[in-house]
Amino acid sequence: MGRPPLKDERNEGLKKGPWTPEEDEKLKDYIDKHGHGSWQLLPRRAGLNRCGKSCRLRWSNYLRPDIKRGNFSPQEIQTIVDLHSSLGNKWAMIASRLPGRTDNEIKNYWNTHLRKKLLRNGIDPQTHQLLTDLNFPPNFNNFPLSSLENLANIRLLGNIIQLLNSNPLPSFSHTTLDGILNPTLQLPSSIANVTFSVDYKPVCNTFQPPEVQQHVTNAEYCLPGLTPATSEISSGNVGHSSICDYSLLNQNYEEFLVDDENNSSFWKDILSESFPSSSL
DNA sequence: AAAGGTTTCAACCGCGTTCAG
DNA sequence: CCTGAACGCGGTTGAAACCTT
Repeated sequence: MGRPPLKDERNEGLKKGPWTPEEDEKLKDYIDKHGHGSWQLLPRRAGLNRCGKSCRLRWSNYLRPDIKRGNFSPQEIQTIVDLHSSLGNKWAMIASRLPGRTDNEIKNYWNTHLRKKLLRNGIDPQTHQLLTDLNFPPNFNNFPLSSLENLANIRLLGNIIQLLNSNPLPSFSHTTLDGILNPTLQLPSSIANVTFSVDYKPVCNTFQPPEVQQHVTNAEYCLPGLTPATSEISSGNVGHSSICDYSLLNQNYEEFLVDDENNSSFWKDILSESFPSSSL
């Protein structure tokens, strides 16, 4: 039992669905000449068989002359992610900071592109924190969980996901299961000889990329604390432990957002070599 | 070439807020 | 202050476009 529909929401006998070019022309002509005024009265005055709400939406999302068309620029993408991390799903507020972009457009772009990119890179799109969820990536479900060792294995892979999101990417000296269980990562020359410990305890609250510690040789580098997925991904109840600081996590974050295809193929190679029996 | 599946995005729906009477 | 109408926003839907097999 909800609120009974208001006058504007009843829309008896009014047209719905996609707008025709003729309707667009009528709406545009009317607003050009008279301004929109009351949206409620506009359709009748403009000769449109639509509700005021539909006219307002069509104007603000499509017909408005200052609307910017085309792909989002890397700067715009960066702005959206930054604002979303602090504002959440406040699409209208985010849109107000991106001239020419509508809240609907940003919302759609987020849901169809950015959200998926963040997930693929191990970042929870709602909290903007790193994920530890055992279901991430989803194919982890296919790993044979015959022992706690295997479970620990998966946790380690989760850590490695985070590591791979750092820049520059380290390369593996072992890609076998044994190498994963007893990992020594071969790092770029700039940070060579830094050994990554397999320590699941959240030691540092802020992720410090290897570059920060490159003056330390043969030192244990502790991976950051991890965060579980949000409820849409997991119903687990593990406390959050670290905020994902994009500027530290990936100095070339812009590039990371725009194109992560190389990253994913890199992963396929690693996982198929490490778990040849699993159906990845 | 075609069928089925997936993705995209314009448009709708419903709720909370604002405002005029 | 109260009420109801209009507005604005975020979530959701579904048709069309695109992709895969």
